[in-house]
Amino acid sequence: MTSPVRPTQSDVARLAGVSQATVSHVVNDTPNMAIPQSTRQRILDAIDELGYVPDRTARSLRTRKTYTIASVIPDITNPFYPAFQRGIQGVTRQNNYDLVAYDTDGELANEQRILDSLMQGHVDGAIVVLFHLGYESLEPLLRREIPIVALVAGKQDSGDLPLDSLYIDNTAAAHKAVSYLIEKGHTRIGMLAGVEETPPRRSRILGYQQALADHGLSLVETLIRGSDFTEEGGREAMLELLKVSPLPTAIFAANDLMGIGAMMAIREAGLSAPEDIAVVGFDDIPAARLVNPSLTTVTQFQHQIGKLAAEMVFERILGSAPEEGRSIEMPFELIVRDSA
Amino acid sequence: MTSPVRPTQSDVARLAGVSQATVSHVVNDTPNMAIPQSTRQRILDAIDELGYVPDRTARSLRTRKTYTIASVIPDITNPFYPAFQRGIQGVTRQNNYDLVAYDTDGELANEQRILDSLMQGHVDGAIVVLFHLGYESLEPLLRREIPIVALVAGKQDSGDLPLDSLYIDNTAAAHKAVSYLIEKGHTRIGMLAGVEETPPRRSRILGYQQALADHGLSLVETLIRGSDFTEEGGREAMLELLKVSPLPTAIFAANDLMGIGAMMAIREAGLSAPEDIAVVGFDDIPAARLVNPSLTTVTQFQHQIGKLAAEMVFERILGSAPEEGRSIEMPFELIVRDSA
DNA sequence: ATGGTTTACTGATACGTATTAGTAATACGT
DNA sequence: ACGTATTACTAATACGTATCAGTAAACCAT
Repeated sequence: MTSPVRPTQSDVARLAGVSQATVSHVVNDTPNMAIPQSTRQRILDAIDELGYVPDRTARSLRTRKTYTIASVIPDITNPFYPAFQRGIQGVTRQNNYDLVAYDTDGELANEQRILDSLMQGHVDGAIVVLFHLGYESLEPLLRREIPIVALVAGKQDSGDLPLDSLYIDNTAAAHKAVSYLIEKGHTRIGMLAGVEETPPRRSRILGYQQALADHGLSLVETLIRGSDFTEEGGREAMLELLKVSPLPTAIFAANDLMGIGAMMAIREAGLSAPEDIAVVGFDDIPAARLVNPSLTTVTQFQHQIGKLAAEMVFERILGSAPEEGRSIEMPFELIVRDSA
Repeated sequence: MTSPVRPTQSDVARLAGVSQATVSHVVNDTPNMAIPQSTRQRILDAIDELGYVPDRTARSLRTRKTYTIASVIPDITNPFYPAFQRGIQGVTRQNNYDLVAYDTDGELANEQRILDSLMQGHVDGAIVVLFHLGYESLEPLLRREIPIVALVAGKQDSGDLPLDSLYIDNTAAAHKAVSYLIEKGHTRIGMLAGVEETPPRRSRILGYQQALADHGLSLVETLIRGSDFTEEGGREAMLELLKVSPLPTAIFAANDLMGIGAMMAIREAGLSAPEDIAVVGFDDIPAARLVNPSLTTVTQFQHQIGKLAAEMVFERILGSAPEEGRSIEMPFELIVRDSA
């Protein structure tokens, strides 16, 4: 039976008849510290008897390490992020670290508040996905030697900051998706673009436009529709697009939810995908393979991104990373399913 | 320009010409502590100039509060959990707490390791979903006054432990789903049950059986199929079931992924839902409304569960909870969509 | 002028640990 | 038998903060 109060190393020391320092040495297996088996055992027995467990907080204060990293993402219920976060988790667990998770909801105030909180030094590193704040906002953290890896929309120059970033070439990915449609013979291709002014949105529109241009197709502005990044948004935008004449024969949606919404609208209109209108999405969320027809889309390997991001944080924590910031391009891949 | 090392209250004190204690009083707005505006301002200016930010770890050591709670779930990529975790997040943020997130992968070893980690006292409370460990494993944490809320499969008596639990009546929920099918005229109703021996699985099978019995239908054992809790598992189990003659006219799946898999199999067999075979799922994952036909299912209001769980943790942290453990039943609701 | 109250602070300490610098006792080589 | 090396520890300290118990000075009422 352990007592109701947390026993400390001093309690253990008293019971084992040694000093607190010796207990600490046994607990941490201090190298070059000779502790005979008999003493060690006495201490371990005392630890058992009292139910002693080291105090993380005190240890952190002393060692200046928290064994915790942070992940800052917009919203875990956005289907893009669970796999991303899981990729991070895997690495943190391997390193015996904890992960503290923050959702920003894509709101500036939250991003600000969370970064401020990280300044309190209770994490040893962070992986961030910010919509509003830029690199300069991370400077105070980096100056305090807290390594950060950011997931961003395109290649970045972090200047002299030791900030690492990962990105996928959204323009190229969108280009590939649209080119695929063109190669399948489509010439009237609409786009559902999302409405918020985020960097990925711009890049994806650009890729769409370039793909059309590269194949000698003219850009029809009226075939681009903005809406919420939701399936309802996609549905409504698609319903709009269905009033255009002649109809587009294919749609490139800026994310999968919108693509799925587009397919709903197509069905509602008595048409079907891919026969009447082909649909390509973006992100490869779990639902993409579950819908019928299953959604052709571009995957960004979210799990991999999370994994690599975490590994890069640990490289810096362990000091095995180069001084200057790195910006690494991540692969994407067109996943052809049934919708296009 | 802040210096490369973290300034402390002592640094601020030196610059402002006061003692460290006074800085602490200003930082914390200690009640009943008279600090004239002029001094206060001098200190605040010094804080600004040095870029002082309180050290969470040191503060925690002194106050014995970490301002962090933990969520322990099987897997964030399981579509049941993002909304659950989000419900928790909302409350933790309101209380200015952090959330540290753990995934167990439903593995005993991980559950054990994580609970051990929580013993290190770096969280003030926890919300847990455990598959393997029982109440007794939480006793050490509770004895150390760390409040815990568990999400469980049925009403629990926590004995004299101050452990709170939330559950939904899985049996009743399954009963309701199956009764709905019966009321729609179905008499041959199959079940896709999942294969792991988890408590919810048993309850759902029981509800299925009771519903049949209550309506005077005989139980046909061969219409129950076990499989993975995945859409592929559901698909394969359904393909098996499609060999039975006469065919069932409806299927109750123990979770949505299996239900969606069942619909795939039905389509592959050249049949369609709900015309030939109706399908009801369980959980109301985000994909349920996205598939076609959209999936009729039982929702457990994951977001609400998370929210309430977190609120109960904070009630105990703030001391406004009754001494003894509570076990609260959460509502469920049949959501009728197109698949049945 | 006196005693009491309020104002504006500060010194000292403790939270639980890791670590440095040491010391006393034993073992070892010659 | 002597000096040295090794073994087996320990005392003291610091990490950065919150808080308790003061105290000196200013202010006030009579």
